[in-house]
Amino acid sequence: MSSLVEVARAAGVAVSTASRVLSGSDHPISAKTRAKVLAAAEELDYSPSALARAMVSPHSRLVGVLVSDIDNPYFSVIARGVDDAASRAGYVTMLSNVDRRTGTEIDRLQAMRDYRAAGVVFAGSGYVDDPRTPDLVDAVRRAREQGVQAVSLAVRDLGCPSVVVDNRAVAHDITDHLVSLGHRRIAFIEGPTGMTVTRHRREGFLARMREAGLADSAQCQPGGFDYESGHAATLRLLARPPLPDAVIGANDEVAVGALSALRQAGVDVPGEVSVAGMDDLRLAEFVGLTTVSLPLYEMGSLAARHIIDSPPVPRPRVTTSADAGRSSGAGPTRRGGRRADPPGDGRADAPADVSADVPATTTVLGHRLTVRETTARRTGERA
Amino acid sequence: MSSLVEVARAAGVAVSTASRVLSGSDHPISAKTRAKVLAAAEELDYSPSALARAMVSPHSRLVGVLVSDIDNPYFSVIARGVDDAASRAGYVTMLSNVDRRTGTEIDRLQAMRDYRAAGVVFAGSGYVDDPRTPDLVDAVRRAREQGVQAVSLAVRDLGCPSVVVDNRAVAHDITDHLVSLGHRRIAFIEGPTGMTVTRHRREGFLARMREAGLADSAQCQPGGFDYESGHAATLRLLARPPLPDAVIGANDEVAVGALSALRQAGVDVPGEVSVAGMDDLRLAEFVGLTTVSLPLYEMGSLAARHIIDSPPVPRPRVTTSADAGRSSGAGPTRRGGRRADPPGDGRADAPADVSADVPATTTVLGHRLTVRETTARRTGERA
DNA sequence: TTGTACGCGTTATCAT
DNA sequence: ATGATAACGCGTACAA
Repeated sequence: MSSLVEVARAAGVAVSTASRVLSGSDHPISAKTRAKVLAAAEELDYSPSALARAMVSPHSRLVGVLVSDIDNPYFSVIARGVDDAASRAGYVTMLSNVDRRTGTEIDRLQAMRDYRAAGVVFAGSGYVDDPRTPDLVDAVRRAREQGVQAVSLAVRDLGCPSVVVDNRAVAHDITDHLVSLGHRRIAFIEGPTGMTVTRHRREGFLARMREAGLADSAQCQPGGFDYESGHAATLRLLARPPLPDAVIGANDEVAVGALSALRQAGVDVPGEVSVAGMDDLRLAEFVGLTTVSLPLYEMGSLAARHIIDSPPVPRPRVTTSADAGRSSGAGPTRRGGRRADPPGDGRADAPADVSADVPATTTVLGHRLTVRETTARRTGERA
Repeated sequence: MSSLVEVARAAGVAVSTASRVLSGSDHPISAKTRAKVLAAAEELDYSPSALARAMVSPHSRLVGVLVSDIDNPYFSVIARGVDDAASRAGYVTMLSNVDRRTGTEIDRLQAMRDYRAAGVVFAGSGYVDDPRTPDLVDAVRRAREQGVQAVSLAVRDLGCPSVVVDNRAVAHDITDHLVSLGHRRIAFIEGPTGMTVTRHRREGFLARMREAGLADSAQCQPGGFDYESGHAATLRLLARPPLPDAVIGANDEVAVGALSALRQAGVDVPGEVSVAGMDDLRLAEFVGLTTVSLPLYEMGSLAARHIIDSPPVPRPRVTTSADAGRSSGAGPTRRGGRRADPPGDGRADAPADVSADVPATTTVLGHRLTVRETTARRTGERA
């Protein structure tokens, strides 16, 4: 190791000079001095402390991403998008798995806040009527007041910007495709109970079925987001004939679970029954699944770029000399001290929330149908 | 936000007192004072700066993990293991994708070192005869000298401890299984050219074939680690009959690619040809693939725990007043100073490399065969 | 039990 | 073009 002072000493210059050279400042430096500093840094294996750097700036060059489970391809693609954008900008990505627990989300957000992250990306969907949502919203608000940005990748109303897809439309479109293939009796295997995305996708499915006058032949099965859920739900379908013309999984993995269950039961897919999913993860390609492609990678990178490109709220530094030190009452107290409650709104001169008052923007990214005929084909009886 | 001084001021105590309360010190504190401080902290939404904390300790509570691509289930499981262990211990995980590029590995290691990470986990395999390996080894050495631990999850000789599986044995075992099933002509689709793991797995395959006196009917196809590679390699196999009795993929995804190609070509699997893989990722379960289970999650968590549990090399703090400042030569040198040079070792008093001289330990974790008869069965002609 | 003061490594500000 | 120094927020010897 070795610090700036050691490098400066070895180079025979002042720390400020060494700093200017090594931090790529645009301050003019003589070529000779620059060379000396560079040489000394090399010699001493100087490694700038990002910690110390972050202490004198509004925030660190760390971006966090909160996923339900990184070992779920839906989230790993997002994480990849975040990290690519972060790395490109010289940032480092922090990752935390929260297992869909709001409490854990709050904890991990706090941990990242402790590191003065530039921002945190919330990758997962929330639950409808989650009792802890207010706590999370509060945690997000406080983080933002401190200069830690937040971006949600799901429709969640966290009081922060969001980059999302229209999950109703996603489900609507895949349903539309199956209907256009001539399928009438369509079963929908839902996602995890209570999740917002589950609700949206079901609504999209039902909406399209209604529009097609097929409300009566629409069938929703409780499910989940994993293979086992899809498999189990399909077994239930198999146990109560007649079979539907098509099965839609709440996501690709569920669809694959359905596919397996059907084929294991000797059902011809796509001959007798069509199967389709949503998300278009790699898995979908492997099994030739008709699905809907989501811009997950882009959502991640876009969120990260939003965080990185946001001009940091410059935290006012204390004005040097004079009354700096011990003016116990007047000086620094101004920050959080006089919190003159404005009527109604709880955050009058709350520090550093320049953007907290503008309505959180929502960016909706597009999706597209991806047809792979291995699992979904035109129905025989109705061309 | 709000800092310790502000909390202390609000509570009417000294910063040290506030610190003792808020940082969970065992220093005795009167109940009343403690309560006051806690209340003030709550009121001011105090968030301890992990940055400042890390500055006064030997390292931060950040652990890094370097993966080739987080959107590859092999690595995402590892990352999950790392993060679980890290989170449990109050650490935060840093993640970087390096796309199998040694240069990028060096860069990202450096970035994590800048944050004074407690340690960095190298999840990916290296290349045989990689010209940049010496640079990486050097970077690892310097990081370790600074107190940033390193752990490799592949046989790589980075000069750091490693937690690995025996990939020769892995390939040997899956080959053994197919041989015991009666298969004679077995094709092996290799991993990416030049990777160490690729070599090891091929060696394991060939070794078992030799032992079985089947060296002549062993067939190696160039491949990769992804679906497309497996698919393409299998198309080549199909183009040059006769077909082998069985196909082994260098990993599960390759095996699934092979499986698809075979079935698309009308070949009955496992009737005519058996297919097997290695790793046992979720995918293998979906398609019912016979494979070898690897303790990837455990490797990740074990590596993280190794880092976290390692006693930090206590960086000697300067002894207050007196000669503190400018004793350019004597002072800090004491750190690694009296290290009784082992003869032949060229780095006498390199600072803080207490463990650099003990031979890097290698922990080999076990694996086990996982049989799923959907893709591999006893050959018809030879029971 | 509590308070005082210093240092961690960096950047920014203010001289020179 | 370069140097000196005050912050940033924290933990911790040391003093009281």
